[in-house]
Amino acid sequence: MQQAAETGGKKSRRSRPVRVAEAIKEWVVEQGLQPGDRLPRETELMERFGMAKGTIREAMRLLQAQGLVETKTGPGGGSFVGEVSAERARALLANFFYFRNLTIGDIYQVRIALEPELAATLAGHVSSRQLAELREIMNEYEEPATSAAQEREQHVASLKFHALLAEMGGNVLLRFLIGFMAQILTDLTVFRRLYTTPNVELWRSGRQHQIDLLDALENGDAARARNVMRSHMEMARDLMEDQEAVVMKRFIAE
Amino acid sequence: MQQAAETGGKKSRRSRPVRVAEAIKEWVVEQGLQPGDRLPRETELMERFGMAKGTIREAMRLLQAQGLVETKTGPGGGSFVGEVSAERARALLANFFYFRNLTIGDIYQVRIALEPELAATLAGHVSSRQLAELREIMNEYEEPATSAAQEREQHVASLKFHALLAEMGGNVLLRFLIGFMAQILTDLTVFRRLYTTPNVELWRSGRQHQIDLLDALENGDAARARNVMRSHMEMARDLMEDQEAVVMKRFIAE
DNA sequence: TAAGATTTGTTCGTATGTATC
DNA sequence: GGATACATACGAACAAATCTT
Repeated sequence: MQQAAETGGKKSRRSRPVRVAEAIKEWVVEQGLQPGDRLPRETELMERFGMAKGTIREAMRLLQAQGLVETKTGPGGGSFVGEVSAERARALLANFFYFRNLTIGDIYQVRIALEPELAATLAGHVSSRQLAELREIMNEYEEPATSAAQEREQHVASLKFHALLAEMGGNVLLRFLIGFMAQILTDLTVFRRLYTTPNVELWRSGRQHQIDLLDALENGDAARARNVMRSHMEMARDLMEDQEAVVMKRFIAE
Repeated sequence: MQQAAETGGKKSRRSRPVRVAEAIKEWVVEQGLQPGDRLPRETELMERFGMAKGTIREAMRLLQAQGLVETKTGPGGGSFVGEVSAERARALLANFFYFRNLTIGDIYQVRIALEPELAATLAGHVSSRQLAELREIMNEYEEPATSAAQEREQHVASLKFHALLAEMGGNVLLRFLIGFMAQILTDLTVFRRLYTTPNVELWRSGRQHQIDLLDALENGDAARARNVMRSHMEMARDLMEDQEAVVMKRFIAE
């Protein structure tokens, strides 16, 4: 690792921990380190950068928060290159929207554009094992809801269906984005009209959509999978609008 | 702020800085603090949590890396609630894909699904001022490229066009996602066939697409804007495939 | 301009906790 | 259990930045 290049007399505006964190990032890339690979010890980093322990530790916290390193105590311990988990990436991205009042309409506009696309690419590429898993989730809303609260529960279960479907896709970006939206809708959505009676008609057509979808996926009918999913998404959006759902403001815990 | 509740003898698996960071996050949400609002001083946090300065500072670095707080020295200084910038959110999300070899095909599948949707919603809602800005960017590729390197430059300029277009949209999620993809394609894409001669035909039709797009946006023709954008995206994807473009592996600097 | 006040930034020494052998 | 090798945490002191007077 190169010495912390504090070239010339130029005063860096950034603090030392930030500079150290950036240097370590670059070093990881240059060396082509992989998840699990060991980073130098604290004492070693102190020597190489010529900085005190506290400074180095703050740098490691900066990297830890980004999911780039993990740390273990004890012999053989130390800091290791970490692979950013989907969960952490979702939480970090959710923070971005915290002060930007994301609306249900915003999310559904994107869902309507993306999920039919996913369904189409999945057609003919879903194993019977996976179809069984999807059908199992559907059992959670086999009967129409009898209360608005139960309707919400079913909606969350339905989101699990979509998250699982996303996991089956081959496109890592598409998979992440659909999972992200499902997470937001699951964790951060509140229904403002919890007093309304469940809409049995929407339940019926929603369930039929998913049955049709699985059928199209099984038979490799991409066009039909796409169309069914689009209808399903539009219906879900209508349900949310009917319930005057809104996105709640809170940070997602680490 | 509540005392750091280390209830009973249960050993928390998470380190103290992490727990402090989580407590501060919760506190910000509970108090409904806004960007710019002041957080307690280091000394105050030390007292409230009963922890040493270094521990508190590590907690602040955890929050800083997420873009949740900013810190200033001097009188009137301290830590402040920060709004996560789009730039930081893009960088944090890009880290997620670092070890997951995102392909150009993945990105374009999502672009093709999203950008026509953006174009449609924008039709009739773009001011003449904004149209002028877009046309100005188009001047950067008024003439066909004469080298593969120049062709790449024009492609980057074209991405600026799309990023600017995204900024004009009202959907914060859609805007972010399109901006994110433009950033990846700008910063992380390398063309493997820099020796090939520029494809004048693709340049011509690409330019014509953008002209048609602006016309449709100006005239509020949503359907046409959508169709033109889709054709344009498909053409861009073909160009990238023609050049055997790949996503480079590197962390985006803070 | 200069001095003083306030707050974060950084260091050093020491002690403790934790996992491995 | 004891030795070893790590990170974790504390406390006191000093440095640097920046605002006010």
